[in-house]
Amino acid sequence: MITTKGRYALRVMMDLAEHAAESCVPLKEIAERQGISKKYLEIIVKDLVKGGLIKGVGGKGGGYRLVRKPNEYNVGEIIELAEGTLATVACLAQDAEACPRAAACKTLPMWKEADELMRSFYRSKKLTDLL
Amino acid sequence: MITTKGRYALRVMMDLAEHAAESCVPLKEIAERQGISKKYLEIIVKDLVKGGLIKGVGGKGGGYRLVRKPNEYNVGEIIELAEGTLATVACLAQDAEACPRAAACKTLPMWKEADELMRSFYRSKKLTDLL
DNA sequence: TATCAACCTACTATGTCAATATATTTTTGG
DNA sequence: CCAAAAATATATTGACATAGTAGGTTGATA
Repeated sequence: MITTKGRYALRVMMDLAEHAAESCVPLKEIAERQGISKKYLEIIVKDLVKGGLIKGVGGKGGGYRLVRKPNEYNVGEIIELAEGTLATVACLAQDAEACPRAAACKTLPMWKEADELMRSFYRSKKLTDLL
Repeated sequence: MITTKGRYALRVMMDLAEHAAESCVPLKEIAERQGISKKYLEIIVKDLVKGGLIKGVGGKGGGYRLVRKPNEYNVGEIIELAEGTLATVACLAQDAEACPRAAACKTLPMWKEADELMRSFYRSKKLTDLL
């Protein structure tokens, strides 16, 4: 299930996209507009910066801004970054240790299929499709 | 993410399907074959009984058995029952309280779309497809 | 009726989620 | 230059979920 981290990350990105005209949007404004704790958003936004999706500018008049054009983001990369993974089962997560049952596992192909289905679904959705 | 509950439930159902010839399969055998703690399986199997997918027969020579033919089960109903829900986001779970943002939520249609995609995917998979 | 197996209740460690609190660094407008 | 503003970093917390374990009771059947 997609948690608040992924959902809030998406809302932050949408907010930034809607205010892409301004060069910088301070987190305080986003938090107020979206009705989400600024402190909690700091954690989420940090991941977005680290993942290279947005840039943070400190100081007076600073804030965050997108590094690409709004229509050049897809939903998949945003929630995958915020959630860490969007794998259907633990053994398909990026950092998963190899499952000893993998070779004989009758269900693994189905999980892979489901994963591919979801991944391509979210990748096909552009950020601007949501605005 | 689908947890051990859902995954183990599926393996129990597959095991029962493979041994559908026997009238009853004791949980002890399933636990040994699948390499899963019998005690933990009891919890999972209880839900499957309560949900009407299998039947438990007590006493000597007892065990569990399917109530339908193996090819009449789909994967979706099994993991949905074991997991409680397979909703993509909390607000789309069966027992979710109404979200006040629902009317204005820009992302809700996408989550609903994703939910429908997953649900129909898992419903289209029959238990016997996995054997 | 003795046995086997389902069924029931309670408990526990570990981890994740969803934040909050406080302190520090960095940047830039005046 | 300096001070306000904003990002960034670290630590902690309560609540809940996950993944089991332990032990006892009921009930069917060979």
